[in-house]
Amino acid sequence: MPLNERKRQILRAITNDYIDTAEPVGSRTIARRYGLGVSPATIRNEMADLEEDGYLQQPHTSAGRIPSDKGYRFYVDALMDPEELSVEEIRKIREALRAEHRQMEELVHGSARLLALLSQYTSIVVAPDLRFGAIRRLQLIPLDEWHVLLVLVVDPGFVQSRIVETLRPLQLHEIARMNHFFSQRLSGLMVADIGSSLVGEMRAEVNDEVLMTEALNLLARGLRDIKKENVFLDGTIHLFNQPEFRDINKVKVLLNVLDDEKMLWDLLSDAFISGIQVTIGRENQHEGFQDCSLVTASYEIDGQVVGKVGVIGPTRMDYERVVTIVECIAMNLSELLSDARRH
Amino acid sequence: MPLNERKRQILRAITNDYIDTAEPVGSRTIARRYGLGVSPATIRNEMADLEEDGYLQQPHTSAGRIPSDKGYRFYVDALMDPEELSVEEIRKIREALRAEHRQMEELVHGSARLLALLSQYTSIVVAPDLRFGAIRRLQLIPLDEWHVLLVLVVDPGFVQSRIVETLRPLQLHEIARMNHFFSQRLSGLMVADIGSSLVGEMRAEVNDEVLMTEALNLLARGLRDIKKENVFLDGTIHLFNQPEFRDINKVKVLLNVLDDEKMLWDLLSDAFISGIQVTIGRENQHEGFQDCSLVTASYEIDGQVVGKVGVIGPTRMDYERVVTIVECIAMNLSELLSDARRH
DNA sequence: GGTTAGCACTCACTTGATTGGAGTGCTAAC
DNA sequence: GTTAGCACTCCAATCAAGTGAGTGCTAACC
Repeated sequence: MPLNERKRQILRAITNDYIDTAEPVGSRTIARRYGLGVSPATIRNEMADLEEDGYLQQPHTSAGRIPSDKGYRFYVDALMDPEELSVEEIRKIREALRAEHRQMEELVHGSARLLALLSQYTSIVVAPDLRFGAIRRLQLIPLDEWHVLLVLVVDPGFVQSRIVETLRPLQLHEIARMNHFFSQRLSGLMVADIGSSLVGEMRAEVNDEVLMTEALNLLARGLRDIKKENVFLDGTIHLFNQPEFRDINKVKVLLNVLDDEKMLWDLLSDAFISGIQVTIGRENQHEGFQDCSLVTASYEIDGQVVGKVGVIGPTRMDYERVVTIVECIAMNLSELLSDARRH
Repeated sequence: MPLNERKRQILRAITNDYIDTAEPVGSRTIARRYGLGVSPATIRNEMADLEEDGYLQQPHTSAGRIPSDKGYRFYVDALMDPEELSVEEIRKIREALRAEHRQMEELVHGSARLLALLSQYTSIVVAPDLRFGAIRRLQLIPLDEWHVLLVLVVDPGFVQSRIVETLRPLQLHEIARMNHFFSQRLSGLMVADIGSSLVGEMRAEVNDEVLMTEALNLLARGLRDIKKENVFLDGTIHLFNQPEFRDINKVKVLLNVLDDEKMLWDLLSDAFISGIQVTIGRENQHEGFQDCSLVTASYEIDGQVVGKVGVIGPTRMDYERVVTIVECIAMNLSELLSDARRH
């Protein structure tokens, strides 16, 4: 049952209109507002077919039609006409992001803010997992007799630090030796790589067993709770502008999901596929998320997918606009991150 | 018009009941539920007086009474009986906070989470302004030819770092000299103190004019955008459990305020008075906040007020419980922060 | 055979009237 | 000063009728 051209036009018209107005769309409206050159009765016949095929549904008998999940899916895959951003808009996005391009955490965080602002939906950004980036610098800064600050810088400039208590008081020159050693042996590796094999190797290489034990101990404890799930959320407030969330209980369920970093995480991380992805309504398994859609794109550093940006909204989402914006931000983010690496 | 004992009892009963049920309280309810030994009619007379004096108000003629802002004020100041926390509960709070007592940012953030969890309202915590804490460490870490990481550690262990671009490529030994110099001259000062007088002094002291210029430049740019308003919010979701926010528009207004760090900031910072503070309804000037109350307490490091913790809820808030919890968390936070300083 | 006008029908939503109940204020008696 | 009794007010829930948007079906049209 491939859809003929007129059915496609009608499905497109209904979807666009519903996205716009949030009201079920009737045959008269279509005939009047979108000049298809046929009468409401004809449209009614086509609509009945589309409903039979599962693309449309009716909230109740005497109401207009709204797209089903399948309808949206077809719309997204085949019907919609993604909005083009003007050069000016693209420039603005670029500028806005570039403003904080030195501090990587803020760049990522800023992407979330910008995405929410532009899309007027809730945005979500997963920051790169620092355990899988190349260590640029790993250094201890002495604080006092019993404490050091472990500073980790991961390409292209993500910084994390932890205060670690030492097992015994350390002399400055001991810390210096550790630092020298770290910079010799760890630069370019990944945190995830600092496994037991390397540890053994390091131990063999340095003659000061005691010092090495202490060093590795510090490292282990300092790196143990490096944040691995780093999810930024922004623009939750936009949820409240959607008529589908006028019911406070729906919002509550949704916010409960959004509040839980872990849930968010497996909402997004299912596949770090490169490119743009749209998940519609029930395609999403997650409880309480079945009236929502998710538009995500991955971003990369030097061709390697490291994170995702996305937008959450009702299934009745302005896909044409959102897809474009998400794509644009992911691209810019990739560029800025890759650029930063090169300097 | 000092309230006699019976009037106080009635006001207290009405307030407690209303806090509990969110329904206007009638004379019969009071007579039945709180054994004052008088009939509803008598209570009605007293209620009429209390309304005349502004302690109570009536949503409409044929409804029960609810406390006015003035009523709540009197309740908070003179009537309520703050809940005692059990030793067990206090221990739990202490433990929960101690779990992250090394990383100060997380300690502060954790306080917000805990406060929201325990109070079941929205919590807010203002972190110390790093510009006014004693510098424990200020150090540059070389990243590459053109970039260094400026790491700032402020007592008792707040860490911030910024990547700064250098004006010219720096040699490692130059950075080492800068670091030596920083640690000699800046330890114990406040960021806010690094003003022009000190700069002049430093310049005079070191003979390498070029290097110093570079160093001060780095410092200036790195410290310029140290976060000064650092506000943590948690438990916004609890707002939705309050019947007064069943109307989506009220929530929207409120969330708009809470979303704006700056607004939050001047909501709290009006006075860094030590001790607990309760702001009720219209006592709060802030637009859209006039149906809310705010219970805050300041916390200290070594006797010096550095920040605030607080709870936001409807004026119909469970003051007896909230006051106790806020107080307890502020106290524990103070202790942990001061402790950390001592080690 | 596809298209369309016409028409009966469905169903949510609005409006207005009715009712029940919770609560009050007032008065008169205790 | 306290209380029982009573008339009164007003909200909230319920119901019936009317309205209007939209449909499906049929029969006529091109």
